Amino acid sequence: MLDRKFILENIEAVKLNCKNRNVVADVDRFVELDQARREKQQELEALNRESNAVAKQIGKCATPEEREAKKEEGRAIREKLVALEKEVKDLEAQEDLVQRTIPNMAHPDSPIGNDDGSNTVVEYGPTPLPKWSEGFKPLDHVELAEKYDLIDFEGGARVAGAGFYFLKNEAVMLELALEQFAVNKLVKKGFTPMITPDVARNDVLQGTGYIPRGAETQIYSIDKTDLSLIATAEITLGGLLANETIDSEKLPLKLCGVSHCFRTEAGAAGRASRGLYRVHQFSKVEMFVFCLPEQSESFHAELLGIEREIFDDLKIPYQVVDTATGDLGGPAYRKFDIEAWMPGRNAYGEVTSTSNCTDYQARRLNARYKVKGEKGSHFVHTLNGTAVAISRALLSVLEMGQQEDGTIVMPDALLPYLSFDRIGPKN
RNA sequence: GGAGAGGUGGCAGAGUGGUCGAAUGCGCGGGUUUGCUAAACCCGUGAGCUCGUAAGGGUUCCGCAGGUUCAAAUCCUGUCCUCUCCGCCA
Repeated sequence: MLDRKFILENIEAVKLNCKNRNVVADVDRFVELDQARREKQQELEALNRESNAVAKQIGKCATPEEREAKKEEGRAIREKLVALEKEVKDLEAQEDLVQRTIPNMAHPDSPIGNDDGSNTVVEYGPTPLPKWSEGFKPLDHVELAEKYDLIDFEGGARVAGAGFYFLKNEAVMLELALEQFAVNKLVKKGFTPMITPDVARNDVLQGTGYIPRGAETQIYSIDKTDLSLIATAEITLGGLLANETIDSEKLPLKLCGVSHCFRTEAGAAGRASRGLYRVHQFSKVEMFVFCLPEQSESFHAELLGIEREIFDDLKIPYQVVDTATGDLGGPAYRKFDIEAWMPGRNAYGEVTSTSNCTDYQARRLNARYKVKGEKGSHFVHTLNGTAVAISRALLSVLEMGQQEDGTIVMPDALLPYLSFDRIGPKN
């Protein structure tokens, strides 16, 4: 959420931001509701004051008659109080609903545009695009997986439906190697490694900006509980500080979470979805940072730098994209994606995403920090970034590693975690 | 899954219907004393919202949500969490 006062003091800027982000939010309605709510709140507080005063007098009444009279007075106030409380609550709920639809402000440098067509490429990775000889047709990862018995899509579909799969043989080792590679790197960079729950309470989902139920939801919910399968460890890691006030000295908190991720991909039918590219379940190593407001921009650069380093190490060509305002989603102030070159699609495809959510996510989560010796508390800033989304990284490694002799060479960076350096025909 | 116990301020820990935003201790901040340090002593010390230029005021908050009552940390219901014991189990 955006700060209530900020909205009221920057109505025009907030409206323009909604327009740039292609989000429909009724800012005027919010202002009206806030005004009305505050007036009612004042009334309520006045009445409360009265009620408290009467209640206090009763304790000191000398005679039973006096007491009864005061009680009657109290009862009358209470009746009014109940009605007024309901009014205030209703207004609050309405106001909150509108406030939640207002997206975060965008970074002044974020490209302005309605959709991903306005995303701008800001740089390319150092690994060159593959140069195969004339006439060599690279296989895509589905064909490679078939050839070397690495992934069982049919089995996955039989057991759990389309979009699920079994990894087999070297693909299993590759998943584990990618995880270890990423986690080891992050630990060296001061991140605390965590394996998180794969489910979370729905209020944690909402706090991090995910909508657990509804027609458009990306989220699988678990029947008869208020739990959902997580779409990313961002949810569980973000929830870690929900309703907490942390000492500023303990910040920044750099966390790296390993989890499974589940996505319904509702409405994604027909979109590029062959093979591992768009699946209902995958594993992911995610970075998450809680920090002071003045630190968030530099941490955002750090997260992007780590993502680049990982794909540099894996020898995968990529481009870095500065996400346009219309494609940012609700919580991000700024977002960079890495799009890896995928020979099978003959195109770049998103493999990581890192967002600076400033205090937007923290406000919903109610994650605060306190500076020793200072009055009050403030909202932390939160950032998240993909270290490795295994499914897509695996796809990239397989497709990029293929040689003209048909074998698939593993990147050096993974060799410490693998018992083979090449995938080829089985004996 | 069964049986109990409990969730109070940064921490520990009192408080079982009104005088409780909450004793006391520790911690923390400031001060006095002191050659320095320590000790001792004194004063102060939660957060949210809101009114006010400010000083300051009001209101809400004792896990969370409801209920009873003129009045709830305190009584009732539900719920979440923690701990102990038993059972089951990778």
